[in-house]
Amino acid sequence: MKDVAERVGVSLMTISRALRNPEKVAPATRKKIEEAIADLDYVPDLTAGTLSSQKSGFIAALVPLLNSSPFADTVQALSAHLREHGYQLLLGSTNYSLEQEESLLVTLLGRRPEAIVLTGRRHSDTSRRLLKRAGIPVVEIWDLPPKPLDMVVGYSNHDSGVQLCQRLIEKGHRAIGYAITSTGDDDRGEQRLQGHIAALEAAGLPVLVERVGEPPVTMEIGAAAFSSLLAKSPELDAVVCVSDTMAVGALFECQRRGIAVPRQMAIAGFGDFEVARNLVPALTTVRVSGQEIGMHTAELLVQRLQGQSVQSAIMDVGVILAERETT
Amino acid sequence: MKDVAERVGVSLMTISRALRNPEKVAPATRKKIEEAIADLDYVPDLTAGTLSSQKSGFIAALVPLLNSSPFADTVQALSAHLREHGYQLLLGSTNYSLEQEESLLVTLLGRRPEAIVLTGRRHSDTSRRLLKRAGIPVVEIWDLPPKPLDMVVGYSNHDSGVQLCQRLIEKGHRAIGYAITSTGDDDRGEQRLQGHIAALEAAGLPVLVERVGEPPVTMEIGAAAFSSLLAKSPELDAVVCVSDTMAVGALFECQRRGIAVPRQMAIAGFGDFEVARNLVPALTTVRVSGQEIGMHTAELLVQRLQGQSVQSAIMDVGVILAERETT
DNA sequence: GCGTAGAATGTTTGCGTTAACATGCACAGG
DNA sequence: CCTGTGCATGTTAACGCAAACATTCTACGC
Repeated sequence: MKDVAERVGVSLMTISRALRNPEKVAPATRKKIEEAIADLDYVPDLTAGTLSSQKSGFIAALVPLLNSSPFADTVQALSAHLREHGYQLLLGSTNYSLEQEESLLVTLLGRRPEAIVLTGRRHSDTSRRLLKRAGIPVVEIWDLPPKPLDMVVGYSNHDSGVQLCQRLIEKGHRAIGYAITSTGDDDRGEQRLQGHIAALEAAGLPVLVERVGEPPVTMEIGAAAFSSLLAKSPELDAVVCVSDTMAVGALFECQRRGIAVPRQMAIAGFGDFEVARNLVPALTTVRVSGQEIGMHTAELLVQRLQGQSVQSAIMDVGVILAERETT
Repeated sequence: MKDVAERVGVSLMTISRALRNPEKVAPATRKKIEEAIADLDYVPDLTAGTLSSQKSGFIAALVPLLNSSPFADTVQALSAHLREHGYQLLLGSTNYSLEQEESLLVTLLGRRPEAIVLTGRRHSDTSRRLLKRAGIPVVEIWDLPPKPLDMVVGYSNHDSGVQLCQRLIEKGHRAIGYAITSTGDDDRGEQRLQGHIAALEAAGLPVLVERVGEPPVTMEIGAAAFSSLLAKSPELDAVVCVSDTMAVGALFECQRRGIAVPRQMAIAGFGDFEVARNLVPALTTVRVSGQEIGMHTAELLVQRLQGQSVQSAIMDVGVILAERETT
């Protein structure tokens, strides 16, 4: 910055102003500064700016995994929208572990983000304390926490489980299995299962649950869980999977075994991943838009950071039951 | 930090040391400091540390998209491995645009990363200049640039195109189509196509290329491109897609049309995404491990940043032809 | 021609930490 | 008992920039 200032023949402060409040600098000066910056390939040091202005321009986000489509969609949308407003996303993946969430949180808070985005409702006590102490806006996404930390952009996992199961019951299914992995610290899938069970019990139907493997889910786990379910309950006429990934695995297993879908077996998933609507037969699933969650989260944060008090700090993006050919 | 120091009754420097070089602080003092830190929920300001030590602990990475499985796998692996060594990943997505790459690069360089990871071989002149001026290690991934900026972890897209096509020719296919989107600034797919064409021409076979849509690829684009190819060349007996996503779309289109795969039509993709090996019939594809690329990149960077001169700065991770049931 | 408002630019200081150097203190060896 | 050595801790300055306040310049009215 000093090089630029000397070259143009002005003080450091004028350079700083030309970058941050261009309208406060005379057009002629501004032009010379811009040329000098381009000539010298000067890249302002945002770290120093952060320290001085006490604004980092960072927003931190913690997701279970980066390479799983629903969260990746959210991250992509969040990143793009925040960038438009001059914020940069600082990412961390927790591998579905509260312990890792906490440790990442410390690292991320060290960068002094201006807001934090967390996935899910469960957080360690230390995490909660650190967040409170940081005194920055927090958004919990992909769920509707009963006792939110601050803002929320999500949907009810429990209700989506109820909704899907009820629809299958309406369609006449009586032996509806549920395929899920063991659930660790992330209880979003567990809640869908609880909703599912509640619907079954309300209808007086048997609860058939199969737990195979652990997160992250794979198609192979889906195929294996389906096979187990069928072995234990030959009367099975429908299977709901905790995620589309597992449902796709189950569907492929049916195809390998020559089980006709949906004639002999109905299959439903969760998430409405790209493959769901393309599959033959197309997969019935519960649609949640990860992109939408990311977009709304960005909007809420930008509003809050610009000092506007946010009207509704709890945003339920809802889910849509996408009934397709597998049921 | 001052609060902690006062509470323990030592100077700021001792706190700083306890955090960065614990072995330089007497065990008794260290213990008191740790307690005070925990009590006060003190989170060191890494921004200030960066400014003072001139080490940010950041490594920046630019990928075309965050929510596309091959890059997401790389990012996940990169992030995890770097974290183990105390580095944090700073991400940007370029949407396959060199212009966006350049603009992101400026933002990211402003955070003074200690190294930069770029996807592909093409970069604007300004980008190249900025990188040179930044004077930090650079890794280009997912390709083998003819004139690398610095280090490389990738594979030859051209050769993978040749390899796959040759295998199809060996198996007796004579009307082999290629489905691809329009390619913008990212020419990795284009190179696979060039390899494919080279193999066809060497064998004296016709070149059947269909371009539909633009990145990012979708299954729908795959289905549409396949349909066009078939309409233009009814004799088509095999189709290679620029990505597994399109290949899956093409396979589903065959299933909808009642075209038997592989009996009437062979299909091959690129990437070996999770769905490829699970599909019925399982998809023939070219396996590239995004995870491996991320891991090796992290290793190279850590070595370089720790001052070890890196032996081979060009790492070809190669590809594996995964022949499965669709061919 | 003078005063004055407002625009343009400059000066000083501090953001929270660490590098580099300085000091103090205990203890071993003569 | 003194000196030297090494460990533990302290002091000072600097990192690159922006906030706050200060100064200078310009243009315009009377």
